[in-house]
Amino acid sequence: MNPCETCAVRNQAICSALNPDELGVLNRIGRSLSMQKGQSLMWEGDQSLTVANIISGVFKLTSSLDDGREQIIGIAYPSDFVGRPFGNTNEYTVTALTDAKLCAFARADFEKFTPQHPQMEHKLLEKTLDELDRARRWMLLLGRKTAPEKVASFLLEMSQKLGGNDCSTGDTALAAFELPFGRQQVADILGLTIETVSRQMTQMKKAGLIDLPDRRHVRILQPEQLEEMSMAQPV
Amino acid sequence: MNPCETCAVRNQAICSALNPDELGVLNRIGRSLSMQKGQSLMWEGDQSLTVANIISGVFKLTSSLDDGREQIIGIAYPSDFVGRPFGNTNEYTVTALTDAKLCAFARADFEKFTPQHPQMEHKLLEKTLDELDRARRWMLLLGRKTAPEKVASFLLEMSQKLGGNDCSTGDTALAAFELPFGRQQVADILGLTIETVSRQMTQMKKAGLIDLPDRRHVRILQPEQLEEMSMAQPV
DNA sequence: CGCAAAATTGAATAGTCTCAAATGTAGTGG
DNA sequence: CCACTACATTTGAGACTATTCAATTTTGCG
Repeated sequence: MNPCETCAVRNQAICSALNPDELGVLNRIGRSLSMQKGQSLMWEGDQSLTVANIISGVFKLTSSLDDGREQIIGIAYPSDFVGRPFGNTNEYTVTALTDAKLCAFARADFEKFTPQHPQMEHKLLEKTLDELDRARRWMLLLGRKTAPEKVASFLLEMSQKLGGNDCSTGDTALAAFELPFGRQQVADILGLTIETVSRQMTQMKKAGLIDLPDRRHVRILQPEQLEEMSMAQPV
Repeated sequence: MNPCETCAVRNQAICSALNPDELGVLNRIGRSLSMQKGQSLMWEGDQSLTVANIISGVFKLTSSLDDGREQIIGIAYPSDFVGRPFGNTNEYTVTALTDAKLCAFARADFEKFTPQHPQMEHKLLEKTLDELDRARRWMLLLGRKTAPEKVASFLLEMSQKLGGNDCSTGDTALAAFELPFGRQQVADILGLTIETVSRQMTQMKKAGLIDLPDRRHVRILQPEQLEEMSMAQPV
């Protein structure tokens, strides 16, 4: 049986554009890949040899300067596509933040498959356009927001991406979620130092905007005030 | 005669993937559009109704906060594609920095044309992937570089993009170019204030790294030292 | 329980911003 | 051609935010 049929991201990943027959062909050139927390799939500057769909786990995309300063320039979740098709070099490092599973392809194979399956390429285009919008929105944050605004924006984005509602109180939605990032990584996402992130978060806790049950968990108590603090655009 | 045949970006824009017949069809749904310096083609938050190829001129893509803080999140040159296909809203404002010419399409028409022309969609995908890489590289600059590093990086990028060599001296390549940006716009690209940009540039001039014949012109005198100052990755 | 790593807290510093003023530039009409 | 205006840029001084460096506390794990 084709393992794609039971794939957790069957309906979200770019392969959702394929019919069962096509999926069979794709499956023959792909291979399943398990990664451990902390492992890197590819490195900035390397030749682009592999592309992949994320089946489970969270990845960070990073770029760094010689002296070690690092910026997280993207976060990839299940059903996202990583790697650089149609280009020779990886412009960033891709690292697993949790244990993870991928569906990986040799770039050459992928690029041979793709021209015969324009619907899949279309899916990839849509995903890439979404990513571009997201990256550009983040540029506004990096270039123009203050530290409290950055942290508030980050927590809201995370709550939207990761947050199931915690309705234990029966109250209005209070998003609670587990961060897949340590403080240093949050700092690398926001273009701040770990100390500044820590200070902002404890201040928000003291102000009653959020709760921090432990260092990996966040609960948003005052979403409206957090929204206001984030300077989010009313879309 | 189909005006596409004499189009200045015929071989670089996404329509370069089309044969003359297909181009005729595309030409029928597109219309030529002239814009003046300062005019905006679309606004952040608006419905996405138009997409376009840039024929001539330079555009800025911007996003701003309520209080007026603005970030330039992209720059578009001739042969680039602007607008948001396959999505409902424009995530940013597109404004002409110079007088400009476009080849514009109603998004609906464009999206009807596209499925029958996967080679063109492929071109668009390649362009979008390039843009994404560029945006992410810029995120490293915005999040982690200092003011002098930012300005040096910017000047080098501009010299690469706009600079013909000025070989009047017969010497090694000294790139000279005209900035399509005022100082405030440079600040909006780099996530700095106009004053900081100004100070950095005069300092670089005093240090002999660059020359500033007038406020729109730059000549790079010491490319290696500028490179060093920019903390560019040795690719 | 004890250790190493992660996170927090504190104090001092540096870098960038803010506000204000001065200078330079391009364009206009006399 | 020049004076005048409006605007862009530069320069300066001071304030403030975020960083740096150092020390302490907390956390997770063997």
